[in-house]
This record gives sequence, C-alpha cells and structure tokens, in this order.
Amino acid sequence: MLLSERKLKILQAIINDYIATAEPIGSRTIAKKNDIGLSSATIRNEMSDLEDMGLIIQPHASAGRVPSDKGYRLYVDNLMNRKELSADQTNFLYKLIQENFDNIEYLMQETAKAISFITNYTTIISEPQIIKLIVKHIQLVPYDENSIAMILVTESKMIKNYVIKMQSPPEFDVLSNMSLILNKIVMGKNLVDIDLSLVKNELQTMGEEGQALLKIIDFIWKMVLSESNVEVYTSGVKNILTFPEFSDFNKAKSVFQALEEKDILITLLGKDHTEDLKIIIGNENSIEQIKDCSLIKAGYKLGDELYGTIGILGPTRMNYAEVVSVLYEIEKNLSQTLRALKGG
Amino acid sequence: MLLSERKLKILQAIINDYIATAEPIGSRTIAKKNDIGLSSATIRNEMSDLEDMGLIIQPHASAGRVPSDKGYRLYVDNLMNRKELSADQTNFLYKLIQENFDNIEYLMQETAKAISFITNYTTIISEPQIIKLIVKHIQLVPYDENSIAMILVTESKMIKNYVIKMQSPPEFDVLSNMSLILNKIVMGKNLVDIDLSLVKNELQTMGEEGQALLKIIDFIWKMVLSESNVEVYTSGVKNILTFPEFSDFNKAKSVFQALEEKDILITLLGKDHTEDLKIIIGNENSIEQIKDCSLIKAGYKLGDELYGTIGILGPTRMNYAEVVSVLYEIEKNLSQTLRALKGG
DNA sequence: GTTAGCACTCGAACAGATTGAGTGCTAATA
DNA sequence: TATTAGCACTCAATCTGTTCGAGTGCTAAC
Repeated sequence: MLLSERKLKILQAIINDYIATAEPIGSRTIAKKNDIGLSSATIRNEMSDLEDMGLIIQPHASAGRVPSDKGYRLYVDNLMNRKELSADQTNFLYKLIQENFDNIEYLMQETAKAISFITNYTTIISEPQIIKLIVKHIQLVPYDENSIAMILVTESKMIKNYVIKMQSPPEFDVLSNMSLILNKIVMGKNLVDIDLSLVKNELQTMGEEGQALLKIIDFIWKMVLSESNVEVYTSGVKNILTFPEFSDFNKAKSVFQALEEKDILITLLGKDHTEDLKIIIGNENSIEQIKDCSLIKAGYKLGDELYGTIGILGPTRMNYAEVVSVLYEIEKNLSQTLRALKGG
Repeated sequence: MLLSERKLKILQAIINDYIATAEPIGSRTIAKKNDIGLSSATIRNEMSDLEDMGLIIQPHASAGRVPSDKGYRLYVDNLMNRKELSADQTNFLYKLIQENFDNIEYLMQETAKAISFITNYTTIISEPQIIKLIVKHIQLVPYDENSIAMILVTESKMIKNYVIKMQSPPEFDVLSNMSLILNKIVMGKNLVDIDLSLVKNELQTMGEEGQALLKIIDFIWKMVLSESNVEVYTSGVKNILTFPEFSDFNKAKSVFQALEEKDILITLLGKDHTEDLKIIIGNENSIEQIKDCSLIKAGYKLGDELYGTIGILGPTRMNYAEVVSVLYEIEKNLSQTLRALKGG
C-alpha cells in the first residue's frame, strides 16, 4: 500500500495529538481539530489503512487510534519538525554551561538537572571512560597504612581518585619522586594507548621505587581492562510518575528499578559514545523494563577527545522534537564554550 | 486517664498488626490473633479509651483503628523490642564493611544500598563535612589554563578534589613547593580549627609563592564558611512505591521530589551528626512532603573524628524494631573494623 | 468489671443501566 | 471514482442501587 501525502498528514495529526493528550484519537477529532478538509468518514478509511500498515494501533474495538512504535519511527525519521527553543530556555542552558565549565563533574550533574527541568523527562548522563582521556597530570599521595592514593587529572578537566593497596607504602617524598617518573610515562597520552608491558620491563631494571611503581602500573592495567568503570548520573527520575502511561504501579516500579541499576544505564547509553543523535523507540531497546519508554541520546564532546553520552528517557509518547532541540542546543553550547576558552 | 498494662498490650497489638498489614485493625481481630484473654467487647472499650488519648485513630466510622503519630511515639519509646538480625544479615553487613573499608565513599554508597536491600526502605547517607576532619595530606596539582586543583586526603580516608581559579597558575614544581608549605600548616589539624587570619598574615611576608598561597587560603576560608558543602547519597528510592500508603500518586511524587533535593536531605539528616539514634515520626519532621514518613537516623563514626549521618526513611508504619537493629549492627561493625585495623 | 447481643454505620464489591466516543459498512452524491 | 452522510454496532467509562461484612457503640445480663 502506498503512503500518500494525505495518509502522512493524518498520521502526523494522530501523533501530535497523542503526544499532547495521551488519549487515543478518533477520526472525528482529527476532522475537527486539523484543517485537512476531509470528513471523518474519509479519515476513517485512511486510518484503517494506516492500521493495516502497522503504523497505528487500536487499543480496543470502540476506541480511537494510538501510534505504534513503527509509527513513531516513521514520524521521527520523516515527519518531525525541529522545534525552536524559547530564548529563556536557550539562555538558561547557555548560562549553566558557562558558569560550571571549570568543574566537569558538577557541570554534568547540573546539565542533567537542567535537561530534566526543561523537558520534564528523565536524564541519564555517562561520564567518559577515564582511560581514553589524555592525562594532564598524575600524582601519588599518602593515604593510609596500607595504601596510597593516585590522583589523575585529564586535559578535559576531570579529576579522579584511586586508592592503591601497597604493603608499607612509601613516604611522601618518595611518592613525589615516583609521581615525576609516572608523569613522564603518561602525560599527554591516554592510558589505553600506553604499552604497559613495555613500561613494566623498563621499571624492572629500576630499584625500590621501580618495584613500587610496578604495583601502580598493575593497578592501571586493571583499570584499562575493566570497561564498566564509568560513572552514570540520573536526574528527574520522579518525572516518570507524571505520565499517565505509568499510572500502573508495576510499570512505574520496573522503570525505577532499571534506573537504579548502573549496568542497565550503561547498556542503555551504550559504550560507543558516537556523536550522532540516536532515537530508540519502545521495544527497539533491549531492556524489558523500559519497553514503554523511548530514549533519545547523543554523545557529547568537550575537548577533542572527551566522549560521554547524554540520554533522555520518557514515554514512547514523548515530545521528540523538543528533546532533540534541547540536545542540539547543549552540544552547540559545549563546543562553543570550549572554543571561546581556547581562544581566550 | 491511666495507661494500664492492658491498654499498652492492646496498643502494641494494633501497632504490630498494622506494621505488618497496613490495614486498620478491629477489636475482633485483636481478640482472635493475640491471646490477651479478653473478649472483643472489652477490647472495644479499651480501644475507645486509646482513641480518646490520641494514640490511635479511626479512619472512618465503621473501620478499625490505626496508630497515630503519638501512638508510634509511645511505641518506639516504651514498647518496642529490639529485633535480632539473622546470621545472614549480620554476615552480609560485616563482609560489606570489611571489603570496602579502604574506600570510604564507595563504602558509604554500598552501605546505603545494603541497608535498602535488607530493610526495603529508602536510605540516605551524608558524608561528613570535610572541614571538620583531620587533614592527612594536601596536594596542589595543575588543572587548566585558569585554575589549579587541590586534593585533600583526611585521616579518615576521604579524598576530595577542589578546583581553584587563579590567573596564570604556577607550574608543577612551584605547586609542589607550595604543597609542602600548605602541608606544614594544615597537616594533622582540621580546617575549622586553623586560624586562617593568622596564616594569612604570615603569608603576606612571603614572596610570589605566598601570594599564590593566599588565594588558596581564601578558597579554604570560603569552604569553611559554606556549611552546606556536603555530599548526600540515597538508595532504594523506588522502594517507596512498594507501600500501599503511597499508592496515591501525588503522595509518592511528593516524596520523590523531596528525595531529589539535596537541601531537603541535608535538613532531614541534620548537621549535628550526634551518634545517638533518633526516630522522627510523621509530622514530627518539618518537611511537609514527607509527613507520612518516618525517619530513623544515627550519626556514624569511622575514626575518632569522622561524623556523618545514616537515615532510613519509610512509611510511618515502618518496622522500627528491625531498622534500629540494622543501624546498631552497622555502627558496631564500623567501629570494630576500625579497631582491628588500628591494632593490626 | 466483663461480656454477649444487637442495632447501626459505612466502605468495598458487584451488577446492571446509561452514555458517548469511536468504528465499519453501505448507499447516495459530486 | 473518490468522498461523504447516515446508521447500526461496540465497548470502556461512568453512574446507580444493592448487598456484604467488618467494624463500632450501647445496653443489659453475668
């Protein structure tokens, strides 16, 4: 069957209305609200076709129609118009990023909050994997009787702490010296790209300090291997309760459950962090608990190398156009701010 | 009116039953379930008295009785028996603390998770205020073109990072030197107790490094003054949805809302961090959104100086006895583990 | 002082009846 | 031939009335 211009218009009308009201839409409503210039009867026939094509669904015999996942897919791929953000919203995001750019972790948490605030959906943000970032500085400091602390500062302004176990950890001045050696090895590179076995061989030949450094290299090695070592923040989880589709308690609960598990969040956002915007609708995602949700996500970039992902989760009936705009706006701001900083 | 032994028994029966079932309890149910040796009619009279005293409430004329906040208060103060934890639960907590003791932040987050898992309520944990902890080491490292990073390690095994703005931040070797001076000032003390104005005067007399250090001292000063600079973690928020008292959507939502706001969480846990266990029932707390909840909280102590607070939030009908036991168990473990470490 | 008995209350649960938004089909119309 | 008006039909949602039962308070007897 052919998807005529007219059918598309009707589908769009159904989706727009359903996004706004969460109520199934009938032919008469479409005829009245939109000026398509057709009677309800004609629309009825077209809707029957759209249903045959799997783009809309009738919840029960005497109800209106509701978009299917396939219908949303067609909508976001072909029909959706970008929505302009209001000046207020743009400013809000701009200021936020300006003001917090010097503390990346905080910036990310605040960004998540801001997105949830603007969109009323739930935001999930993943930090980049530290091992893929360029190291600016590495520092060893005393921690306790059995361990030392390693502080990692990256070019992209992240600071991370690690505790490394060690019998009789060296005094501070020794640690200082070790830090110098370590910095020579890793500064300006990322941990993934360093050939740790090579470094290890080198250290073998050194004295006591070399032995201690071996421990640290071992630790870094483990970090590199364990991929899941990424922080994920959520914000606006409570917003889920706003939507009538989750007024069934068990549905709401299963979404909450999913959002409390870090593994699930990481799976959701994916590890590839591609910059392209991706929309995952309903059952398209692999996680059973959130099959009634859609996720819009995009990788973000602060420096040349820093990749994490921002995801916005809402009901399949979410306002795709608005969310996409918000995401674009944020990406734009982040890169603009960075360029301004580099220039100044 | 006198609170006879018999009345207390009946009150206890009502509370126990209500905690278990969340259904109003009638006189006949009490007569059948508990072997008080009284007829339902007698119990009815006693219940009428208990209601006059404000200890129980009748939701509507033909319903059973439900404990009031005042009733719970009397219960937790006088009637409640400590509940022994199962060996499984004890072991679980013990292992958890043993295994994560070297990373305090992680330990606290895991502890929160564990408590929620065992009790099925929501856990809130506040980190101690860093300025009140004894500094073990302080380190300045490069950060970006406009700022340096300050790393603070405390005797009680916390590591915190701060970004300090600074025009033309010093090179690493200068920072190293500055770190040495800074360490001399703060090591072994807590930031609150240092007389910063005295330090400032001293630094005035020093050269360029002194000037840079002044900036840092200023920053620390601000930290000391801003009290709210505390991390708070929550876990098991979704558990709220389990309880029939929150099957009203708006009620659930307002609780979620409160739990997403850091200020509210800090207010809830309080800033005093006293070690005593405190139980705050329903309306006794000042925050409107959670007036249908009770909070059981206690300060925790890892070293001699480290104080934060653990709070467990549930419906007023929560299992006070169990939660109290869990909290005691955790406190016991934390101090035991610490002692063992100090000894070994 | 305790209890059995009884009238009374009131929410919950159930069963029709009614309503209205929606459909599909058919025949008339442009 | 495409569109539309008209009509019968469907079914969830809502309303109404009834019954049921868990609970109470009161009174009189033990």
